[in-house]
Amino acid sequence: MISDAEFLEFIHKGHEHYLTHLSVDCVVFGFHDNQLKLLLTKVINIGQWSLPGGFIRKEESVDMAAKRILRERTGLENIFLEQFKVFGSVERNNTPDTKRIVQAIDKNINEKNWLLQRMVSMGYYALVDIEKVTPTSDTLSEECRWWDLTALPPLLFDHTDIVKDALKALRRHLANKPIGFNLLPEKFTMTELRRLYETILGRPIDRGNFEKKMLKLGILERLDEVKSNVTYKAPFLYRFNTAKYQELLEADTGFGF
Amino acid sequence: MISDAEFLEFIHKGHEHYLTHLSVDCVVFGFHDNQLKLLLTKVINIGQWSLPGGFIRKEESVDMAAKRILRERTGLENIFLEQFKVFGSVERNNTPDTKRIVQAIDKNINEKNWLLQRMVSMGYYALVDIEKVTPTSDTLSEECRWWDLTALPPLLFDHTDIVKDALKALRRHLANKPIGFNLLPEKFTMTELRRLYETILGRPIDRGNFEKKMLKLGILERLDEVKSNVTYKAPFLYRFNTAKYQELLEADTGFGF
DNA sequence: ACAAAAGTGTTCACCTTACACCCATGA
DNA sequence: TCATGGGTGTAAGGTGAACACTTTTGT
Repeated sequence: MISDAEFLEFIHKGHEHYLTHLSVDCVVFGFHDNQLKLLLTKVINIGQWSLPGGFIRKEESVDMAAKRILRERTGLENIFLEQFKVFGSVERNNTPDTKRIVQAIDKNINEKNWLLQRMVSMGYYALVDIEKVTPTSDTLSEECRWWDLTALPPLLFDHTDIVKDALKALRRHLANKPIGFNLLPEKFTMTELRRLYETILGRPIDRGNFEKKMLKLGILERLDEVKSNVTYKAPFLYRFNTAKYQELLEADTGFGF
Repeated sequence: MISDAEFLEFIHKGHEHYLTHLSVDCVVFGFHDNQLKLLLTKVINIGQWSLPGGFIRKEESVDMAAKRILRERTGLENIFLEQFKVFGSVERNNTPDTKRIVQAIDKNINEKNWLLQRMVSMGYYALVDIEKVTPTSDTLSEECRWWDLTALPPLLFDHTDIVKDALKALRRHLANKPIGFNLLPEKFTMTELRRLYETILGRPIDRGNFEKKMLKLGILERLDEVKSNVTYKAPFLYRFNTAKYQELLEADTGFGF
């Protein structure tokens, strides 16, 4: 969270550094305990929860802005990030909340202030390893933490819709491209990978068939190690073969579940 | 094409009516003679060809803006239109062309003029029946006509890349959803539909297998009529069953070729 | 009769799906 | 030894690709 003086500067001079009418909202998925988590920030002055978001600096591309915003919230570089939809309805941020956020600092704020304008938002979604993330608040938020995807609080503006669309996009993506590289630790068991798929798709997947399919893709390397301290047969550990993974990401060959 | 006075008004007052830093570019595919065509507009003052595009009025959504722009260029309502990507690099419209377009009218134009700013463009693609279109120029163009997709002229800014990405998105879409509703006349033969698919995908498709697959989708109705005046066996005519077509569009079940 | 393209059927390879069987481990 | 989950195999059904055969029409 920033000081009042800094926030005033941001309100009144922000339009000199950022593109007006444009924002970026990030749907950040994390995976833990066989559950999908979502990273949310609590908006200052109104206490409403929202997607981590931000604006686009005049000297950075939209993709770079999304990466920066995510880096600032999570501490992570090289995040898997995908622009999935534009949210451009007229009324999406025309709510009392918009004014309340800035009026808490400056009651006489001009109606033409850039922060009170209509915002067209670029929706991005990201997949991260929850263990590697240090949730950090930003300029406009006083708290940043993980929420269970199945028990989200009411969200700012149309952010609930954005989350729904992001999940759809994620599932569509999962059916066509390998995913998991960013949500799991470096070494993992086949079951851990399968649980991830089951959680994202919301349905069980046959164990044997999943294993065969994943192995045939050729993006996994079986290690000599096995997971220890388990009360059952020790499973092999795998890791992604980054080179082949990239190949498959770029190819347009789908594989469906 | 508009008068100099109108253009001056647009240059100097446009930012009051349109969202700054935002534009819409439309990749309009048409189908004729087993070839994909692209609708292009010739930019005033510089003679460069470009995608039909425009800006977003403050009182319309981004989707509505795209529809309006397309309606103005083609005369068509209810066009199949899909937002496929955002083009947001810093330098994409930072070229001498940008200045030349406006300086032809006003040599002393302010560098901070909204038209000279960095533009983030929302890429849309559309599929239309070429017979129903009346290409019409707009504010910033002096000509509007169809081009053969395989022989495009050099295009403004990054528009060549936008076209490439649109074609990729179209092919991806074609593999997952029924398409054709908007590119063919109401009644068509199975071969006409197949030619459309072959043209978009850029490769031949087995006749028998295509027919079986399309019919199994259940979105086609075979009519009692046949095509006449052909020098071979008269083929059946089909039309789309709009209701089932919509169902399939909304379902997430893919069908791949 | 012939050329051309429609309409239809058959075969084969492959993939998905469901499910079964045995194995290794710690309690 | 038993419960638990890992590793692997197999049979059934479906799908796509390739291709062949017959039909219809105008010339």
